[in-house]
Amino acid sequence: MKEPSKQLLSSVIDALKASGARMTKKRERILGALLTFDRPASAEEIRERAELPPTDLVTVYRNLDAFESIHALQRVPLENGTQLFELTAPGEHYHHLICRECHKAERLDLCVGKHVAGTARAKGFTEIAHVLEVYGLCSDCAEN
Amino acid sequence: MKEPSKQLLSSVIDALKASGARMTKKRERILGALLTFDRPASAEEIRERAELPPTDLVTVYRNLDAFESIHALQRVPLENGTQLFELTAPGEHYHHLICRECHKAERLDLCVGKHVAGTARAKGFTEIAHVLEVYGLCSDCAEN
DNA sequence: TTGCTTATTGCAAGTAACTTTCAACAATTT
DNA sequence: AAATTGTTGAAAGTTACTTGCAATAAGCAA
Repeated sequence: MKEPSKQLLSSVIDALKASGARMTKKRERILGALLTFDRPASAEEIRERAELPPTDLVTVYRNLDAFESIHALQRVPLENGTQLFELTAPGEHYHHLICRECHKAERLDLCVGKHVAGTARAKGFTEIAHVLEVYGLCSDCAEN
Repeated sequence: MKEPSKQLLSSVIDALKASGARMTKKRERILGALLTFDRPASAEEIRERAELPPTDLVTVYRNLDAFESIHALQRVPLENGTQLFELTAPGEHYHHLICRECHKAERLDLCVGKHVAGTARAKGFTEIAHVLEVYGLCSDCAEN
């Protein structure tokens, strides 16, 4: 668990307010929970860490939508079709090495964005995004 | 629509038989349908193209599972969590440029597999796989 | 060809992960 | 304090599969 970045937090709060959103207790806790993760987390994991007061999952999802609408959230697709979520600085994105057993994940220091976007634009595509995730079995999970 | 590759077809049929599977009318039609696509397709699209006789979707899914078990099928994740399916030569895999509106897709001529697998192995991971897909709005869909 | 074994199929029900509806609530604005 | 409008929770709905089970049929043997 990394120490939460004060700077990211306040920039997200500013962007949220600028978008007409209101700062509620739940939203603050969910945002705070997301900041404590150093890896993408599931909606359920985020809710658990944001506990106190108890929060419905639907509220977590709606807040994730809100963070996404200000481009401060990245969705990370798993092989099984579900998603993990990660707070990002506006406009940033990351790629990960993810254990398909325990979902432990770490960031990879690589990005094909530039190359890929150029190719896609050349073919007439707009609003280009890309997903690059690496899956495997981590050494801990391989043991059992 | 590309012309079906006779070679891919017979190698898949051989591998299926070797795995103890039986060749049924439905399986042949589904396999034939997959071969006519030059892009990843949804289970529903595959069923439509395999029509005659009418086939339940569950049969399509189970056949896709069978093709995957002999490593002749690639699952392509969409941004919305659903999947497209594409027949591949055993052991091969591709990356795509996919329209998020009409799901039209084409193969990209690039792969980060080598680099990515090396990094993952160095971190103790095994059974490594990766997903790299590019999403955007194709020019046709951007017009409307 | 006939029988036998076991894979395959269809229908129905189940599941997982969200999404939508709507009424009650609460964060800002005035 | 009151009005406005974004936010929340509980329940129901949706989508894309997955599972259970009985009926069917492929492939092999006699």
